[in-house]
Amino acid sequence: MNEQEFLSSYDKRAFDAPLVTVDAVLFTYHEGQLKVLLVKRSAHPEMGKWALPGGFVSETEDRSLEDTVVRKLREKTGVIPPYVEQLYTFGGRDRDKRGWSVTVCYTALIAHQVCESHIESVADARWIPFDRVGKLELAFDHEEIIRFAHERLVQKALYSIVPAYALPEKFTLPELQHVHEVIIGKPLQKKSFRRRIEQAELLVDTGEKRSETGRPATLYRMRDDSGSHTFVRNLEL
Amino acid sequence: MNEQEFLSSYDKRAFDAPLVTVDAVLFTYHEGQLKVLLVKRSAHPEMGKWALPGGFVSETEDRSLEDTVVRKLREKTGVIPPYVEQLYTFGGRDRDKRGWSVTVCYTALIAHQVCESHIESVADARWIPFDRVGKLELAFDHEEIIRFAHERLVQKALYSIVPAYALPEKFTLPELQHVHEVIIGKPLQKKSFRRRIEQAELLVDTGEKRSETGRPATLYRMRDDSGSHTFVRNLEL
DNA sequence: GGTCAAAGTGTCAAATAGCCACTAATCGTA
DNA sequence: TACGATTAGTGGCTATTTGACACTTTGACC
Repeated sequence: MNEQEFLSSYDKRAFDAPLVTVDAVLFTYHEGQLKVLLVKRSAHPEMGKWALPGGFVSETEDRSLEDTVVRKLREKTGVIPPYVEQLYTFGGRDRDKRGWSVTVCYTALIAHQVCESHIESVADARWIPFDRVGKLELAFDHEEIIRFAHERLVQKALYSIVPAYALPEKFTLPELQHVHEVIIGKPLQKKSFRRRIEQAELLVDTGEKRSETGRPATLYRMRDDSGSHTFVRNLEL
Repeated sequence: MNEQEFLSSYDKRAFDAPLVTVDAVLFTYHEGQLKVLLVKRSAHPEMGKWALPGGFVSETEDRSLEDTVVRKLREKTGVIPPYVEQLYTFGGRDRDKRGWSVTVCYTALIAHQVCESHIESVADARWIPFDRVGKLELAFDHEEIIRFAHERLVQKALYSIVPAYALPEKFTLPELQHVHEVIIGKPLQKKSFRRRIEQAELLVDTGEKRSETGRPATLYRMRDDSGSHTFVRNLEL
């Protein structure tokens, strides 16, 4: 086979390939509410609307999609969120005026305090209470993406303790239970909740207590097998 | 704002955008085995290796990623599989020699018989027993993708009756149980299995029976709310 | 009619989950 | 220092779900 034949046997890309972006639905828990990080778009299309943090893959900076989402999240928050999981990939001809586009979406969780100051310094980024998302006009199909991320998060709150990543390093069980309740949208049974936590064996007692009013609560921390960053691929508890 | 300003405020795509492909892991059940549809690559790169059915998005033919995966599957099987669900999106700099690439992957299930003749007519497509996937040298990261799809399918077999889509329209519960057992790789308790099926209320008794040896078994069919094609987005049972 | 083989059921024990009342620890105040 | 208010955490009962396995049913074939 000569070079000419070799090249013509090559599987070529479509001429006008779709746009590829990566977007993240970053949740946190603050002031008793579930909040989502949104960014005000400074460019067309959809300039001025609120959108998910994200952007184009950088062929030079990124080796993988995870690199891209982490890079984008660090730009806005100053840190790498401890929990990042791929959510779903939305793609189609009509979701972006510029033409066929694909966005690989991630769900991420972070403690509010660890990125509070950095976010304040980024003029266009804001924590928006999840309840208020429906009242904003979001760019593209980002509202649908947020709803989808929330549905998944509800499943996590029911069957896992993943929502703990939305809290600071040390937290109490009543705090964690409240995060779950806010996510699910209804109260949970204290005893059942604690049983689940125990059986999962993912939290460790720090020995410390925190008291506000009433009996002081035990402070727990996530058991860190592995490093401090969790990339999750599947949905089992 | 004049047109010049407008255009420069536009959020432009990266010059050399990643390749975007869609791939499908299509499972079926035949001769007591779980099988995966593979296609022999006829073009470089990876020419001659076995690969997942899939290909580039067509900006003219496809309105969505689902259109793309369905189009590709119909090319190979002659029909639209009754169950198609997005699996995961793999992307990175090094998974394809041609450069940065992204593949949006789907899991699909189909009855063997409905596409048997068409697949035989497509020279390059073959059903490969899942057990033998490890012994083949697959193109790109397709082996990893198949393993990932299988892990998810195991979860489905444990908590849902999705594997029924790998059987013909009418099937018996012992048959379905065997499909589940083959997927999971270990035997299931007959009573527990039947209880789960009943509670799901997704199967209907056709009134017919099928007998081979021993007591004849009741034939069931999936309850078809909606049309005949299932696109699933989330992972709840 | 008896026997074989596989389908399908009855039933009991074990594990799990929901519920709610009770006890425990701390603070403020009389 | 005792007592009430308040929130953390536990005991223990009941209801539901799951696993296990023996038993019954049905039809085929001799």
